[in-house]
Amino acid sequence: MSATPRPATILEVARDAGVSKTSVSRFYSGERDRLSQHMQQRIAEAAERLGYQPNPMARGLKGGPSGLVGMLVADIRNPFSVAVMHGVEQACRAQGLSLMVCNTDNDPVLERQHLALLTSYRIEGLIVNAAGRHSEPLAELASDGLPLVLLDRSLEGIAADEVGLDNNLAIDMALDHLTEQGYWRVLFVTEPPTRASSRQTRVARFESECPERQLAGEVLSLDLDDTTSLDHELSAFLDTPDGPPAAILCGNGQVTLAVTRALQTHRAPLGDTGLMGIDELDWCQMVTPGITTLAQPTDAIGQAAVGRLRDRQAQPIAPAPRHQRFTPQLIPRGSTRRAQSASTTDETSP
Amino acid sequence: MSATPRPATILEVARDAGVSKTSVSRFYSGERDRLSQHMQQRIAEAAERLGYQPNPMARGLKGGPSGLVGMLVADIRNPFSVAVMHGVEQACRAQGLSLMVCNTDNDPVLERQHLALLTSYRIEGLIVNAAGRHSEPLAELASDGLPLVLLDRSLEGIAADEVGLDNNLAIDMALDHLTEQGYWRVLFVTEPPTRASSRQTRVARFESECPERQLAGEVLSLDLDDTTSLDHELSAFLDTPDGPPAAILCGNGQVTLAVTRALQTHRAPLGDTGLMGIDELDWCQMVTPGITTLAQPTDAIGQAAVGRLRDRQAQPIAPAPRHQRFTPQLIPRGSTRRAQSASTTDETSP
DNA sequence: GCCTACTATGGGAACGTTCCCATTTGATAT
DNA sequence: ATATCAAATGGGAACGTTCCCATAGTAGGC
Repeated sequence: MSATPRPATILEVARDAGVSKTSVSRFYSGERDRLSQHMQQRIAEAAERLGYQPNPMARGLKGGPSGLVGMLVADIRNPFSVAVMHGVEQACRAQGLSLMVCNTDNDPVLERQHLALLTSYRIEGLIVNAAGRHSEPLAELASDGLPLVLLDRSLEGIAADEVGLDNNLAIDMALDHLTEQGYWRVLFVTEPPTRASSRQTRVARFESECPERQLAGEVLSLDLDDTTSLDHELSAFLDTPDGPPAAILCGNGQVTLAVTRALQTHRAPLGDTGLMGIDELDWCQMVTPGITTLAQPTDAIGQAAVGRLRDRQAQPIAPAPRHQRFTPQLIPRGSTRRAQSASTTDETSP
Repeated sequence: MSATPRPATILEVARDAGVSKTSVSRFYSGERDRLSQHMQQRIAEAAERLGYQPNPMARGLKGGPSGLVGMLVADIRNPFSVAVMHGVEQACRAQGLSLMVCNTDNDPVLERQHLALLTSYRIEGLIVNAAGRHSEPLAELASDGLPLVLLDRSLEGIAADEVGLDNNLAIDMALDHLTEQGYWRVLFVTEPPTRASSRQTRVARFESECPERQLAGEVLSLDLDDTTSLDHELSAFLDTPDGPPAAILCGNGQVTLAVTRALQTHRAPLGDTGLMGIDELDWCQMVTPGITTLAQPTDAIGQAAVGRLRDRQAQPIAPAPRHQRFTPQLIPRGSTRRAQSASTTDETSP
């Protein structure tokens, strides 16, 4: 009911404290050491009295540091993205930065819009899980000197820091594990790799490594909404009369979900048919006999992204782009255990 | 490498178009109809040429509408929250509003901080999935006239619009279903209800409805991180020698996850022991024999929240708070089917 | 005792908008 | 013709900061 009591301004604080607005401004802009002890106290008291809070609008207008970091997420419903975002948040908090997150829903148009919004709020850095494989506006921002970190993807024509999984290593680990367990035919299922560089890397490594290991590799790339053709393709792969034991490797969590669903309608018992996924998910340990996964260190990835941002902000002249690749953790479960398909639950990682 | 080309200002556009800045301002503030056709075209052309984009900082400074909506999420890792958020996003987009999301991680201190950030950016409305059961700063904002919508929770001492599940109906539907399936002992597992009103409502309804239906109800409230005592309590409930068939009802998705895990280490076959959860999750259909859930219409809830916000913005004088309660959808699966525990997969809802 | 230098402060001009209040023009009513 | 009014436009003062450039004092060096 009360009429909005206009928040106190710097001028009012100054008046109340009997000092100049410049001093108050200094007090709030991290230049406190230039102020006498006495002055600092007066200002602090006045500000307290009036409930003063600096207005970031006015601040941003003049061009001071905004303390804002932007983040663009391609798909907020992907648990991996959320997990990384959580790491980013924590790191920002620790650094005293505020985070503004936008979801692009894998839509370049939305990406462009959100980008405009974020830049108009004078963000000091941007963490991007991009929607496509190149982005004109992003390239522009990067060349304008905005600290930029690419998450889990690289972008054509942009030389920015990159943070993500070591995709080659991940594929190697997966194939090592699968062959150790005695699977010699592997189907790699992925969402369309043209839309994300990390997918492309994984596919490429898979294709080059299978021959090395003398296992029969096959790649299936499709849109996950298209359950019919997933079903169809899986049948084709599994119903091969009698080849060597076969396994399916899923390129990310969403794929693992879709494939697991499909396998269930197929009534193909897990373990007998091998199943392994990149990305650890809540439920992987609960689908009997447990689904083997490669877990990404999501928190670390998020924190590293903010770290890169800080590095760049600290450097007056932009350093060479740095790529930071993380090692996944293998969590073996029943879905890649052939012999004793009897055992029910799993052994979670130590 | 190029020196940041300072974005064009309204003044430059005005000069380029040979008109006054006021006219350009009008062009961008939704007062185009006050401008002649000719003028509109000149401005549009000049703006295009210069790549002009209004600076929201400057705008916000003077006090114009910001087109910004804030959202406070208590736990970004809860899929329910994310799903609702997705609905909110879509609705905002449709309305031409920008959304700024902050995660409070259930921490009132963080909530306070983010609130300060959001208000300092002059948001026009706030959608809150609050961290606690009362909030001084939120109450203040509400009484200052900021359009406020409470998501899935109500807050003591705040008369704001509320949007969420019809919790009473949900409990009734759950109990109806369970009794129909022949379970006559039910354990309701919930996270601490003191921290969220919706949990409290559910518990209260559960406690009042069980006697009505002559079934033996019991409430277990605990912190989900405490797996030991969950295990312990579940044992106590299930190992009762020979009472009537027993079922567990989970208060939300996180609980369903924890309980399902616990039941698996217990090796209690689902269906035999009934299991039912509020909130539909990706994996519920995949844990054999499928977990029965009450799905919340998350998209609709998110969209409704934005709708309420708009209503309030439209009204010059604040209307009476309106509560909007949604009906859950029952998705029956094997975990609440007693007789034929043989069947493997589920029948997903039509 | 004077010049230099440095510290602690303050005054005013930006920053890019919006909004109030003119001013100009042409039309309509008397 | 003159008064009245609306429609179309423009000029300038805010909005709350930061930052550049003074201006006082206070030491130190010769």
